[in-house]
Amino acid sequence: METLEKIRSALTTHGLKVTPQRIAVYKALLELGNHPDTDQIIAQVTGEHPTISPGTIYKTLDLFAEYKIINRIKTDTGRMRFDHRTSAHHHLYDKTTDRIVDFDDDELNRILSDYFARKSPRDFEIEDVKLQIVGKFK
Amino acid sequence: METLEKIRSALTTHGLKVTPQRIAVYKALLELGNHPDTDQIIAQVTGEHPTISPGTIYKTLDLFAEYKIINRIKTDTGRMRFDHRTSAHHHLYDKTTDRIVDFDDDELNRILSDYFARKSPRDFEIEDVKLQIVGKFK
DNA sequence: CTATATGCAAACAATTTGCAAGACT
DNA sequence: AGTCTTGCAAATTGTTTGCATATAG
Repeated sequence: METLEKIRSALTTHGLKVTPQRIAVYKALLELGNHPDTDQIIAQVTGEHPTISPGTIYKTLDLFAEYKIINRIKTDTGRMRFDHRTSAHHHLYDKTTDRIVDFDDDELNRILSDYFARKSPRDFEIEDVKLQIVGKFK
Repeated sequence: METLEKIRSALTTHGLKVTPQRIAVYKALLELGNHPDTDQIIAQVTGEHPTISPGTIYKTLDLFAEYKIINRIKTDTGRMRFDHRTSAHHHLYDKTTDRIVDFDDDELNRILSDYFARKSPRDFEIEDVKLQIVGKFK
């Protein structure tokens, strides 16, 4: 499977072992797609891999996040969400349904980087700028 | 005390009772100023009001947030933070120190509203746009 | 072979809940 | 007086930890 090559090489380049559990967690993230929470990930993974333990899944997600293989997202519900996309992008967030949809637009990114190039906050080194666009899906 | 009039009237206009506990929690938020977490709020409130229970403080903060008297902020640590400012503003966030500083600039807000007026995401009604500017304080 | 990773179950932290007793309006 | 609110302690939720066993490199 070709898409899984990414995780294999990411693990090996960091000197981490390529285990069936780690592959399964990454595969679940790809399959679930849109910003799943831990419960969904656990359900998906244990579906095909019943002996895996929740603790391992947590550890694996932490590991992936630590090596920036995936992103953690925090929402207002206090439940952690994950995203296999690593490139910078923004989020549309509907707090009534807790739905998150990616939003990305080159013009927006250009506008933001222009702005911060001119008016960067003093005494602060910017690493990343993320927009949380809160509202309702129609 | 004049600043506490705001919370008194906010409570009465919503038909909520003005209790010493609610006043104390709001006062603590004003005194602590910069985005305290629950532990700090509890410590501050119990300092002057030793009989108040943590449960009450949690309930009070929830209530204030529900009526938009204060804002909840979620950071990467999973600990909830609060902000007595209700007007829209952005945050500088340093994940190494977990420090949050308000950032607000009219030009930025104008740029953003211009942009979204032209290029609003389809099927989504925007209520609020918040920037999380991640980086390091120098 | 050896270091790393897993599974399990117990521990934890932050927050929430239920309810009797108390306080605002 | 009546309803809303508080305090307390127990329950819950989501996540982390420790350690013996298993497994990838």
